[in-house]
Formats: sequence, structure tokens, C-alpha cells
Amino acid sequence: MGHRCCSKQKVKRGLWSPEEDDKLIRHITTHGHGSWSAVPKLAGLQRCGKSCRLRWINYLRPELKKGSFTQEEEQIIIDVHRILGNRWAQIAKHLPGRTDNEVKNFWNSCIKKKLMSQGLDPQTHNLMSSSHHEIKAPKNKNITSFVVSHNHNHIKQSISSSIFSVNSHETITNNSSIISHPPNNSILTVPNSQTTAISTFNNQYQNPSSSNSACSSTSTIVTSTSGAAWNLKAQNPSQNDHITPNITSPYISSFSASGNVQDLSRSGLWDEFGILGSSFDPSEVLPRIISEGQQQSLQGQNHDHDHRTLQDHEKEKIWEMEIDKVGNYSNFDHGFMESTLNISGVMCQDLSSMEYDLAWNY
DNA sequence: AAGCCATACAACCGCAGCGTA
DNA sequence: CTACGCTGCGGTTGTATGGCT
Repeated sequence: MGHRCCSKQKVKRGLWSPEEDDKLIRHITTHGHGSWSAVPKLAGLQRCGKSCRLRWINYLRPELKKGSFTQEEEQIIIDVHRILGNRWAQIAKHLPGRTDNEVKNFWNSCIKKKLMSQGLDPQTHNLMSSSHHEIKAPKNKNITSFVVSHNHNHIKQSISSSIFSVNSHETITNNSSIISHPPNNSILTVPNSQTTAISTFNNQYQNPSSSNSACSSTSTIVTSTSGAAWNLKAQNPSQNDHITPNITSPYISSFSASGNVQDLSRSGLWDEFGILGSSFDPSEVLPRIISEGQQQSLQGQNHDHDHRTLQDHEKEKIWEMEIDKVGNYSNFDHGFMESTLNISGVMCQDLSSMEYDLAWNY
């Protein structure tokens, strides 16, 4: 039985022979495809138009990139999938020469399993574990800054880092609590009535004391609808490391989002990638967010993991945030920011070194 | 060498969206 | 408005291949 679109024709199914490929290539390169439903007849093929289209798009097009996916392509797929989900055609647009079918197959056969083996839900990119207990925060205290501290070793040694995702649309409660996933996975709820979001960017840079070892730190950005100044900090608690910028950058945000902070540190793509694969290059993001004077503090960081393929209009929405004199964002797509908060970094390993430093406002 | 199994990838199927008559 | 055809998309299935016993 053939497809409905060409049920009147006797159509062949299954794998394409080299002869059929030749016919299709010859026809399309000389005449173009026009209406796909007309292609089989014109090309002398006993296939349905749909099959011809698929064969051309997924396999015969000259601009297609052959060969296995590179590490960089893999990371891009993961990053974009975190934002877009199973929208394979959209994801494939970030990978020149790759098709949606190819990306989908690669995801299902390789990446999905890799993420699952690391304890990540391939759909949400969050940890699959769920048990939690509560740690009560001091009563009647407002959180003014939330700094995630973590050890910060060289990549060639035991890496420990942390990644936090902000789950948007979570209700911020008034009961001032930190919910913790033992031992170190935490969800922070902010005890005020204002809409608040905390997002984290991973920074990658070179350790000057050891030229061939990359390091990382985490920048935590707290935004609030309240108009109050919040802290932006990139902090490295390691005593042996002197290069981490410690930036406190009060700024006013009009950004509207709510969220919880969730630690994904148990998962570990380090083993697989060996590099920190933040899809948001802090060298691009942070200077746009913080004021000019503080940009210098970020200099010296090595941001060689630069995903140019996220340069579509969606990413541009982030880059194109305009900051006016008092630091308010304008032209800002709140919804998109919420959806992108989750892609702020990769997952890391070695929970044992994690520690938290919560600053309370007395 | 043969059989079995897992994996990768090619191809198909059904559906939704869109344009047009 | 509606029916129809075309295209694109995502889920699923089928097939080839390679490794293991």
C-alpha cells in the first residue's frame, strides 16, 4: 500500500538504490523539485513524492554535512534542546548541514542515553531525583543575596562545580524556606511578595597560575520586580585560587520572573565533554547586564567556548537587552528570559565539595 | 560460521498548518 | 466557509551493520 498522496501509483518502498538516487539527483539538479508530488513521474521513479522529498532533504542534498556529530555540535543540540524541547527542525537550524531527522536520531540513540546515565531527565534536563527535606531559614529575615559557593579546582583534577536552573512559574512563598535535596541539591524560595528570579551563569576561564588548566566559577544573578538592588556575584571559595572576580553589582531590574533555584550538580557531563559547556558565554552576557565599570573585573577570563550557532533571533532577544541610565532593562522579553534561565550551564559532578553561603539581611 | 542482539540510521506514517480554488 | 492538496514536522518503525557468543 502506498501513501495516500500517491495511492493511484504503484510505489516502491524501503531503502533507495543507487540508481534511484541518481535519477532523483539528476532530475532535481536540472529541473528543481517544483511540486514534490510531480517529481516521481518526471524523474522516472516509482516512489511517492513524499519519499522523494525526504530522500533529497535528508540524504541527497549537496549541502548536507556527512559524518558523525562533533563534540561542539552535540553540546549545541543539548543546549538548544534545553530551550526548545523536541523541536528537531528548529534545533537543526542551529547546525548547518544537519537535518532534523539526523538530529533526532542522534538525540534518541546517543544524547538521550548519555543524559539519563547522568541522572538527568532528557526532557527537562533536570535531575531525576526528587526527595527533599526542608531547612528553615531565619524567621523574619529577607534574603538580599544568594551566593552559591563551590570548590573550584582545575579540570584535570577533580572538578567540582555547580549549576542551578531556575524553574519559572514556581510560586514564591512567604514562608522563608530552603528546600534541600540531600545532600546538596537545594531549592530556594524567596520570602517576599515580589517576583524574584535567580539565575546562574557558569564562567570558564584560564587559571594564570597554570596556563593549561581551565577553571570555572558560577555567577549568580538575582533579579526582582521590586526595583531593589540585588547582587551579582561571581564567587570562587577556593582558597588556592586568586583569579575569581568577586563582583557585587547592584542594579535595578524590571525583569519579571519567578523561580526556584535548583541544583543540578549531581549530574556530570564533565566526564563526557571535559569542558564547561555553558551555552551563555558570560563574556557576552555579563557585560551587558552589569555596568561598564565592573566589566573590567571579568577580563582575563577565557571564554573559548563560544556557541555562535545560537545567534538566531531568540538569542538576540537576550543580547539586545537595553540598559538605561539606572540600569533598567527595556525591550526585554520576560517570557523568553524565563524559558532560557534553564540553559545557564552544564551539569557537574563531585557534590562532596559543595557548600552554600547564604547571606541574610538583618 | 552461524545465530543473536544492540545500535545507528534511513524511511515511513500521521497529523497540523497553510494556501488556494 | 469548506474541501483539497502540498509541505513540514515529530514520532515510530524498519533495516543494515557490527559485536559478541
